[in-house]
Amino acid sequence: MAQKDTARSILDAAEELFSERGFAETSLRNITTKADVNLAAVNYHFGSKKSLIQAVFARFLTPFVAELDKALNTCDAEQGEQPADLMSLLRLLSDTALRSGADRPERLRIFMRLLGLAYSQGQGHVRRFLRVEYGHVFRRYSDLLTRATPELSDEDRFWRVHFMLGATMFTLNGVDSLTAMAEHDFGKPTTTPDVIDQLLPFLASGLKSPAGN
Amino acid sequence: MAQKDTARSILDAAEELFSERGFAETSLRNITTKADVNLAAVNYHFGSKKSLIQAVFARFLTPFVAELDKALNTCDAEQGEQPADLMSLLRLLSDTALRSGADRPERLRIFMRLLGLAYSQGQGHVRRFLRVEYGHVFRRYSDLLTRATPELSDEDRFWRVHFMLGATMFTLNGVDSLTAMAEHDFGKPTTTPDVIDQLLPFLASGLKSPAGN
DNA sequence: AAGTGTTTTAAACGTATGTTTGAAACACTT
DNA sequence: AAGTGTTTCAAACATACGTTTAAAACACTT
Repeated sequence: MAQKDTARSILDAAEELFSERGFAETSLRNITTKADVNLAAVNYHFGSKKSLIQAVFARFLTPFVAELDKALNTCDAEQGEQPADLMSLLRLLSDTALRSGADRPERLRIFMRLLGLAYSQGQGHVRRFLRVEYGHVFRRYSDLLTRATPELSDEDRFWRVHFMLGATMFTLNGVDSLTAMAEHDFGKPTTTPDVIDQLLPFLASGLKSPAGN
Repeated sequence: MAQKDTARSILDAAEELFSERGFAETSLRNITTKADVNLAAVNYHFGSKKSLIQAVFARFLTPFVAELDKALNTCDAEQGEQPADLMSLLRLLSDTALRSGADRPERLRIFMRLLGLAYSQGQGHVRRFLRVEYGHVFRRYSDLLTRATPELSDEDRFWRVHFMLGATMFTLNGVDSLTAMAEHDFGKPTTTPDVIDQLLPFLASGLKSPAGN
């Protein structure tokens, strides 16, 4: 019980602080102070700062990937031979992601910030960790995407999928600043699901855009 | 002469190291070692690490923004009342960016990585610096974008422009890894201009995508 | 060649970091 | 209640950082 509480407090504090200030800019002292635990607790429970970072990712990603895997199973079972269409696939992913942080709605935003940081900051160990640990599910999803866009060459699809990834990462990364700007400029409040509703058609149009010119 | 050489060496080394490892992860000792100058030279020539970071941005951005401003002038003069179309505007921006690092072609990639880092890492002072120093030109470009997409509501355009920004940033940010992957998977080599040729139609399609669903 | 302002150098300063330590506090079985 | 394994704690450790200093080296005018 005590173990669980301390480790959880550390993960909570680390998740929030990392997402706000980045990994290198967040010290273990920042984390343990916010979590109200002793400094040494991090190294006791997680071994090192690196392992703590990976644990933060694992806590979000493990249930998410499990849910995504399940969703892909039922998707496969339902459809038989006929492949799922693009928009449904995108919805499947975003719904799973949104549901995965169900306890607190800002969880997805926080996690996306972490993911963006991990990729743009040095943290190569995070990339390696993610690929080794969760790669197979993302490959599965990628195969479905391929079947949903048979008209594209592999090369075109490769690039466009990365364009989509970029738009998504960047947007959800800064979704709090962006929604604040949008609310300031246009009055009406915007939630993360609202933003995703705007994003998905953009992504689908881009992916299906006529090749060449 | 000696002054110029040392300061330039520092900027060169800093630019490269920052783009590879991030700002916080790059120490002044890393930089001065690579530049083969004394540690104190950074504080002597630039005052502080923060100012050095800003100087790295300024060295790329000042000529770029000047060229963009010029390009926008001739663009305005040519067209009179009739607004430039979307694809031309995108081309104008990418051409200016590509030409701006003409001395070395990988310069744009490096700079894009820096920009991405500055936004996803804490570096709020960089954001402030960029807005104060170069904001007006970007506002000018943004106005042209608005006139090129009169069918969009301000709100839709706001979001989609940010989607475009994200796709662009992410792509050019990691363009070296991506081109390496593409070359490995598809054989033929891909240059940054090639990637941009793929990217622009994607962006245009996304921005013009039918609203709603 | 002397003098003057600029640039470089080696060394040190103060501070902050991640990690380790050994004892104290705790929980839980016997 | 004693004993045992786990968890917490304050303190210290070693290291790395950005920055400052004061003297040396340099460039350039007079």
